[in-house]
Amino acid sequence: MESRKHLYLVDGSAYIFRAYHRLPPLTNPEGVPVGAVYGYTAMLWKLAEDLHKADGPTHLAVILDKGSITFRNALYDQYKANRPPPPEDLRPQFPLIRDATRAFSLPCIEEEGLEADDLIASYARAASARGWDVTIVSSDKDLMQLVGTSAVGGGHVDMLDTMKNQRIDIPEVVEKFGVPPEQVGDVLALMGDAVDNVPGIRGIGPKTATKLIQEHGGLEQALAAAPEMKKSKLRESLIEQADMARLSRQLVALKEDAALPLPLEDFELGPIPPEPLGAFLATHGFTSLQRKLASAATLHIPEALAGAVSAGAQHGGEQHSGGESGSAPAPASTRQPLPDWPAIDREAYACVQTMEDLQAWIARAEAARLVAIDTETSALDSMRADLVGVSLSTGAGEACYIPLGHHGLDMFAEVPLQIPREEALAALKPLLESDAVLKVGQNIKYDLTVLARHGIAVAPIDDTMVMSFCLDAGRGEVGLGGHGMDELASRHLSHTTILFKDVCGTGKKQVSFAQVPLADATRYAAEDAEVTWRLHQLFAQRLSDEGGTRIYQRVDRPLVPVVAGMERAGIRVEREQLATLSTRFAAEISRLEAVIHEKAGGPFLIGSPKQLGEVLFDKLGYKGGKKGKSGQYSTDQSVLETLAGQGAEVATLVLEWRQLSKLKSTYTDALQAAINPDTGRVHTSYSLVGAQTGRLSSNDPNLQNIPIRTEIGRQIREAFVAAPGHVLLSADYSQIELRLAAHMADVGPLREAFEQGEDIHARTAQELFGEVTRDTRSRAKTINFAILYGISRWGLAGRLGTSADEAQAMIDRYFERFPGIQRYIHDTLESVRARGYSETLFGRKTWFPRIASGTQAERQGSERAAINAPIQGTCADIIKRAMARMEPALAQAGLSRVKMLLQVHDELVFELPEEDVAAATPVIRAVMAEAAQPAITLSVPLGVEIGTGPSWGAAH
DNA sequence: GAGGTCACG
DNA sequence: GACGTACGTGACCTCT
Repeated sequence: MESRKHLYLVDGSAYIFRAYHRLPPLTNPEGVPVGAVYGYTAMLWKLAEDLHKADGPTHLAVILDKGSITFRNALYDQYKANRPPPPEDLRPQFPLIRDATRAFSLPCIEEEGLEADDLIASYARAASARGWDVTIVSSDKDLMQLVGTSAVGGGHVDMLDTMKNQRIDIPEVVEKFGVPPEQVGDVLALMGDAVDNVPGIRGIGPKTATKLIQEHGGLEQALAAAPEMKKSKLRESLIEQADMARLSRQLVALKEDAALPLPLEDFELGPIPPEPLGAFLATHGFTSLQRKLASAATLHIPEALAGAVSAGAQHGGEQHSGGESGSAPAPASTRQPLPDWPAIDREAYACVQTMEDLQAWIARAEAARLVAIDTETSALDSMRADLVGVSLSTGAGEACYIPLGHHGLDMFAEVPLQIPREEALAALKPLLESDAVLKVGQNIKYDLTVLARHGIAVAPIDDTMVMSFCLDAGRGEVGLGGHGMDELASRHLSHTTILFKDVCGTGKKQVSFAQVPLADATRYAAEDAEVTWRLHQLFAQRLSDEGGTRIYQRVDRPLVPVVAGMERAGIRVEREQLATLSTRFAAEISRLEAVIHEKAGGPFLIGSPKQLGEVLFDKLGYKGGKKGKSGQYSTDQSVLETLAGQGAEVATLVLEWRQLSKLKSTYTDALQAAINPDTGRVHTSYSLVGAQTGRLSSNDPNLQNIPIRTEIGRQIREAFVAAPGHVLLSADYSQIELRLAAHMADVGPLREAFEQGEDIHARTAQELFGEVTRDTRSRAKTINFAILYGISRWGLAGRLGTSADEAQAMIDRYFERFPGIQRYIHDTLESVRARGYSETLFGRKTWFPRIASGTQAERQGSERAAINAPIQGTCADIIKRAMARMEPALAQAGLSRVKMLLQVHDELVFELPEEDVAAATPVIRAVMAEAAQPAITLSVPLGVEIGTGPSWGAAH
């Protein structure tokens, strides 16, 4: 079932040499020569277009030479010694190759001490050993040694000369060298290479070399046979220069076992996102390609993978190291030594108050090609906050603050000197939007939104908070799951940052950042930018070292601007409808209150679990009161339901009261207050690091827990509506977690049921109980969920209302009917205990520091979470991939009016013109159903259910 | 700020 | 013998 993988390895440096000589000397609008770059760009375009065509790439990477000194120089100091320097108008084009690759959002690999050829050889061997086909985009004769089929994995390696549009396979190699690929090295060793200064044997050229190897079968055989040859110049040369031939053999041999800087999976070729490519094409005046991009019929559903992929490729070494073996994984703080940076000096920061200063900082950032940025605002809500200032950092000890909206402490205070906000933003805009400069932020989604409201589309970006999450999810203790800046600075930089409350105070005495004096604001804001810059250096390296690049680059980072866009779009909510519900609920609540107080024999706070418990169990004397460790009676739903079942009417009334109070305070009241006065819509904020498993979370307000399960709660969903002429579309993955469990645990009967489109809980009931009734199906459903959550006999017994023994018998039966499950649980726990973390299908890690806790409850809790995390996390990865691809896919289908508004874990909600529904439905369905591809081919189909209507309630 | 409760997947 | 029993969230209320 596994679809065939086909890796294309582009020999970037070699390509540009050839393109330079074959293409006209174009220059870009700034007069920089770009002819070869143009050729290179056009070639990448062509390759990307061929994604998934027969013989086209599924995976692709560009390999570049780095530096000039390699291990071959240690073998032979004259190696490549007499290479002429590249032509003057080719030199500036080398760095542009990297830019072009980055514009295409393709991985770019280079490694100190290795030539591109060695990396190509190592990747080609690794891929073909795994059964992947490989095409090397090059015509370098050295690489022809690699052509052929891997004896290990059966993958086939060929080459592609894109300039001649010619495939080079075994026949072509034989035609060129007269010998098969495995003997090409011997021929090369005899004939030598003038350009690379491989000596070979003087007087032997290609013809003779080929003849010798053909006759004798190999270099050593030819050298050994020399004494028996008839006396000739050739015989003497072979004998005299045998050592030179042997040295040459070593020089032309390719290193095939180099450490792979990035794992093969990272080369998964997605369709190319239109940015930053568009900006790159514009910068260099590649108008014909710009036109092609605009018409874009050729671009595939994009897998947005923006930006500096090569950032992670500087460091060699293992990718999937298997983690720290043994017991307790080391805390993150002790993992790497701090770079040799000076201590953070807040007094050295610049406060930028003139245009001249600002221009100097912009130039500095452009030269550095990477700038950390932080915006200061007047509030926490990015959709309402006013911009107060921007800080930048371009390196350790290099940071500034640009105040833009400070006004003294009160209306009489003097307004400090500042560059007018719009002028400063106009100057910053090209930098912030330049595809040549990576913008780094801590929770940059916030800054993206604030700046988007000023017409600035910040890109490309990196986010240190998201990077931290990809590295250390589950390791933190508090706050933003341990990914807040203050905590990161302390943990990774051993630095204590100035806290917001130190600058603005707290509670009643808290002031807006706009009121903070510039000197204090500069210290605080510039420090945040510098800390972000330093964290980025550390995390970029760690992502590469610890195998986090794949999930960060391919899933989480592309999601940042997407989620920012969803937040900005918001969703329309009918205030009137909510107000009506609030009034109705209020009346019913006060009626219930009166009755409850009457039955209780006096007034008390129903909303106080403490008072309620005392009323029920002490005053009214109901049995079954259980006190928890706090010494308080439990009065939760299950307790009240039990009492109600025993005829306690007051319990029923309290349950009703609770439901209505909850709906009113949390939804019908709160949502009215959440409507943004400017947009008339509700804008949630999603946290990208909110859930340890990789799920998003939603807050202020939480739009991921809007009622649906009860009829009365459902009415709240009716108030979420589409704009006039539009409808809401809800697209749900059906049973995705069970499907993933069936795939990951390889559970035959479940897989089969999903393939046949059966009712999965009914099928489970059939397997477990031998018959499908309403009752057995419901119990089977409970058990299915119990499995996903990490089962215990007591928990299941509680849910099913059976004894623990009966529950255990059912678990045993489940394992017997679905044997893969037990193995999955066992293997998952083994691996988490050994490595300290679990992993999703897409490589997302979640750490479980308490998996070996001496406290049984703590340990068992970790075990259950560890069983669930790969499933829940893989589900999160899949919908995130779908989200990242959605907008470009819709745009390509001419559906740019379709807006993605909400994500609720396995559901996406869109707003679209009514007339677009028919066209959008199949696009949305396809993007979601195929979101695992091509990285992972699931053994179960992903079902997507789609509904539309005037409201969210109606769309379900 | 903690604990209890309950809305969602 | 007690522990505390399903995974992942966020918001609101009361009480200290």
